[in-house]
Amino acid sequence: MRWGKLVAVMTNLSPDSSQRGPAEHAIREQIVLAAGEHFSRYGYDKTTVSDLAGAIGFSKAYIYKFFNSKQAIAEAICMSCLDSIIGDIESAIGQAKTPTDKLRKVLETAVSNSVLLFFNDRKLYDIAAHSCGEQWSSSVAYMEQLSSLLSQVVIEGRQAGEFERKTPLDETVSGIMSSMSSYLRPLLLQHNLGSVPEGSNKVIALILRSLAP
Amino acid sequence: MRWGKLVAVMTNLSPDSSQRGPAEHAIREQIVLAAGEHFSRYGYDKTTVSDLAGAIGFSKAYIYKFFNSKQAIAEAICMSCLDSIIGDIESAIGQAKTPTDKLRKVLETAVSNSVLLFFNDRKLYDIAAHSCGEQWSSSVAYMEQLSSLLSQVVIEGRQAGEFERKTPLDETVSGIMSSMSSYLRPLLLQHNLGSVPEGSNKVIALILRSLAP
DNA sequence: ATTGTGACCATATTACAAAATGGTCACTCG
DNA sequence: CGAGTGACCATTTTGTAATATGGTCACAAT
Repeated sequence: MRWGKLVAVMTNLSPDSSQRGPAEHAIREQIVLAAGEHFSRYGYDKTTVSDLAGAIGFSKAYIYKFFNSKQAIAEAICMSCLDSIIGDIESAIGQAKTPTDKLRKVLETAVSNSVLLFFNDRKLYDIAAHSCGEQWSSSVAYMEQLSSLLSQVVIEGRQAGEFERKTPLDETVSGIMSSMSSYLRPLLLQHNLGSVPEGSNKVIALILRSLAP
Repeated sequence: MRWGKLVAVMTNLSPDSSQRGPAEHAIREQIVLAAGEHFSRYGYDKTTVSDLAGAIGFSKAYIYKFFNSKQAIAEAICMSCLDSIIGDIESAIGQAKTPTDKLRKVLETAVSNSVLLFFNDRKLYDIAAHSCGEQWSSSVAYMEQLSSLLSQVVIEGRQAGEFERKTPLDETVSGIMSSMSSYLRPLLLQHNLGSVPEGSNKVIALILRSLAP
């Protein structure tokens, strides 16, 4: 996870209930930047708001001019993490040729990216998992974006005659999401790491069979 | 969960590493019976081995003539819980007519039974979830039994011409297990209760589509 | 030999006071 | 008026000493 591009994501957020003060502001970016480093290194719990304030040379109270809560900061971090995964998935879609291949890539990329995050930035993964468990807007948005991407691919596949057309689109997509949930949702993936990629590939294969015309 | 039939299950266990002394013994049954009540009422952690000993009128040390550990007792309870679910599933298979129906019933019954256990015997559910997380033999056995039942149904469906025959049987079955895992494994189901039965039914429908000849 | 136990140990759990933390607000400074 | 903060409060978290628990074993009773 590179923290450079994180800031760019932040400033694009629609004003959330978790956000305060001016939407784009150098200080806001600094906060997120510092939080990214601290959360990643010491974890969410061991990082205090005062730490973050100190890191950017202001007092704790000033942080609260920009964020409603400590969790709101984590949510911003989390969203940027998940957005970065979405970015990867989009580029994977771009590279694949057939809809079948695209679908496979979407799911494989989502899973492998999450697993990667787990292993090489465990502390941030924990935040993502927590976010998923508490249904933060960040993880809800992630699932929606994923659904949306899947939807596009399925439509494309149907038009190309590669996928069956009887099942309602929504049902197809949400079926795919549900069947993959134990590999897609950070909170569940945690308990499933042992079965990646064998298990996840089997589910992907099953999904593709279910899409056969 | 009825604790009466639990004892019968216990005495049928193959001598496990978690079991000590005579395999069938009135005392062993009493221990399991008392443990069932205590664990269900107070939970695993709040029940001490001394409590169980006291409940049947013996000293703590005597318990360890029959079980290797406190966890071994929980495992026995857990296994009987899960066995009871397997029983329900088997009877559901008996009632359904077509393989398609049987498959649907197997999965629906497994899910609904777990959800029921969660809601009306939460403390025992927690033990099952823990068992799943720690890969106790009890929950491993449950998954294997479930796989085996699924396998039979799939074979039957293939012979009846209702299911496709190209995919290797093992892959079909393990694909089904993996895709349903977030609804089948107690540990994961916990975080998925909100999407039952909508989500689980969608996965089941997807699985059936994947089996179409 | 079988049934059963008290005493014992290392580890885990509890209880609770002290310290730290998330969060707010009146206030200062320029 | 906007940028920025110290002091403050309620709630958590932490440190730690006392207690309880899981588990063993030598031994007693029948």
